[in-house]
Amino acid sequence: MEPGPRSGCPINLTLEMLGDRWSLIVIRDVMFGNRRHYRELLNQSDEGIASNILADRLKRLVASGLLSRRDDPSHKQKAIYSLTEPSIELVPLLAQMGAWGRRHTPVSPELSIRAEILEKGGPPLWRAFMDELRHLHLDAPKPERSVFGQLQAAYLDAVAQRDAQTTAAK
Amino acid sequence: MEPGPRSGCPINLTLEMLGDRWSLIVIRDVMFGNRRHYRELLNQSDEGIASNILADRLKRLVASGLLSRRDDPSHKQKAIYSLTEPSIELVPLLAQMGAWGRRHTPVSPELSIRAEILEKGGPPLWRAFMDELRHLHLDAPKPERSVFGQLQAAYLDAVAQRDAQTTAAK
DNA sequence: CACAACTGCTTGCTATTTGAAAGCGGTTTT
DNA sequence: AAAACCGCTTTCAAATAGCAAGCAGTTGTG
Repeated sequence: MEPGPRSGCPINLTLEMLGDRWSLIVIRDVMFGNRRHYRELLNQSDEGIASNILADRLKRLVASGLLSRRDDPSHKQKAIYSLTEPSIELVPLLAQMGAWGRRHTPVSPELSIRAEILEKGGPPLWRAFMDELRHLHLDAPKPERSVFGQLQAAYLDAVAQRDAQTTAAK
Repeated sequence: MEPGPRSGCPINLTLEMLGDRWSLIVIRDVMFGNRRHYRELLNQSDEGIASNILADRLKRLVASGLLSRRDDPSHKQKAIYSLTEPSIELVPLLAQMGAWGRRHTPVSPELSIRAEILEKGGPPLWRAFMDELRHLHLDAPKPERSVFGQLQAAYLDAVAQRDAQTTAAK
């Protein structure tokens, strides 16, 4: 038997769903890295999530409606994980987390460029990004603007700059 | 030896500081409930935190600069815990958490009234609240407007309404 | 001045969670 | 035919969570 919620406070209930060290990492990778398969999430994880933990989190996130899982038509063993409307609406929360982290933790430049863009773009950019996520993960129409592409381009740019620096230094 | 950070991603680093089931609960109680003493945090906790967990979290939060601890001049054994500038800047994050929880979790009316006010007030209200927290916890001047009082009044009102309902129903 | 209540914790102790590593039956690619 | 890849599961050790009791010192009360 699972125990009921500790209290009806919205902050507490959000914490009970997402307040562990991995759930939001998985959602972040699906959202910003567009990782849709188990192996992608496992092998391309910056933080090195263990396979059993990933399996457990995927199960729990699907059970709580934050991810959906369906078969990949191109491969009998592959599953595709997608964001749902509730997890797409985590964009403002993740943007604030990124903004706070950028100010108060020792972030690396490449990995914080996306947070910087989201912070500077503010709610209008968040909404455009959410619209695009609805296109990529639900069956919403494709919006004109690609925030995802913009974020990805900026990230790749930052990586290239870092690597150029490293190459030049040797 | 404590291991280094898993990655330099701002979301990950924020999660490493606050991503557990209790840290943000403690900060929430200090911030919105103005609980400044260990016993207040322990006995008035809606979620029923255990004494050893509370002691551990207070230590860690002080060590990471999210709370400060000083002696209470009025009582030799009492300690006063205060928010710091970094934890005051968690207001937008907590507001977003409350807003998301209100939409996607089974919140109780009394406990979500504050989240509702913060959501409707938006960034201007958050800033006013943060100014007041700087007055209550740091030594900033007292601002004209009391968001804390407004939130508290609305909460007490909601509790009174709920109790009136209960009394009328019997 | 005796005594109860209160102060911020700590100390066992057990139950749950985390995590690394290896493995598994089946599918697809080479 | 063989190798690589698929989404996990299993095993076991280590870390963490959580309950209940207790503690030395301080303060309020009759």
